[in-house]
Amino acid sequence: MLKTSTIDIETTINSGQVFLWNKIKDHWIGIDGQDLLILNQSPFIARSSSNKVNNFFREEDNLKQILSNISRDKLVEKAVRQSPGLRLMRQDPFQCYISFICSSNSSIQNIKLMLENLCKKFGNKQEFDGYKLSTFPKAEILANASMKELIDCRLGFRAKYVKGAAQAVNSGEIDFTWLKKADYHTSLESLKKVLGIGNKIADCIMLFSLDKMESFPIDRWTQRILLKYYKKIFDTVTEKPVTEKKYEELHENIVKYFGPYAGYAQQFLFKMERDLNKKKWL
DNA sequence: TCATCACCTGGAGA
DNA sequence: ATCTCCAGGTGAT
Repeated sequence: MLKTSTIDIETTINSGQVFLWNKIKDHWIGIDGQDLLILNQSPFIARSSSNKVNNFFREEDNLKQILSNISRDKLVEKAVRQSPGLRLMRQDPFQCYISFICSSNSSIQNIKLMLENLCKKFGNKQEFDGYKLSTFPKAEILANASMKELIDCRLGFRAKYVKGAAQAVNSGEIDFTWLKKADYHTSLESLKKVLGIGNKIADCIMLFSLDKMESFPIDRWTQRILLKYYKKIFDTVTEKPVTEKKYEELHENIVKYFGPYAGYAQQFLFKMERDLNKKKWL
């Protein structure tokens, strides 16, 4: 048995990685692809409706080594001290992919709403532990959904991206098993061919579902963090939007500085800065 | 390669 | 009430 008790479920869920989770009394229930998951903090219990908890919290990572590695940076060290139980989750790739396409120019609350609508309309109803929830829709279903149905889910301009992205998966053009094995840059280029996916969204998908731990999503918050605390180290960052070219050279320097587990560093820093600004989570 | 701009929608603040 | 602005970006020009 792993030392899972060091995982802080609430902190982890409320760190912007996942959207389809709800707290009911003292435990959390969430949707991960075709599975429903129930998590309880103490005693620590993680159960899946499919009876396989797919190392959802990346239990096989050598956390001690990773944390000590990224904590060479003093601010990361502080962020880790602040949320020692924060973990990266390994999500269902298709759900993660659609989720972050929906995240474009939207808020966490709104993203959650869109995804819940998709589940209700296109998912399969499932009962687990007395809870009735719809799973996340399969690629084939979304690929064949009508634009009206997608618009009705309040996706807005993202509706066409979601449909196209689902079609890419359904046709085999995007193959998550293959992307998991591919290296960071191959995977990145492949994902960016899908309309609606740029560097930031690709990084989120790769970090949260494709085991690319050097992914370091740079969004408004991360940019703010780099500008506020790392102006000296990453001197190309300004308050202006990060262009594609800048994003890529910035990423290279970030990996040089934070190391191959830069994604972990990003997650702790992101959590710290959002909490500091009292931003709402789920 | 870079700078602008539009984009669905819902919620917060003026 | 009504308006404006913004929210974990991206694509088209």
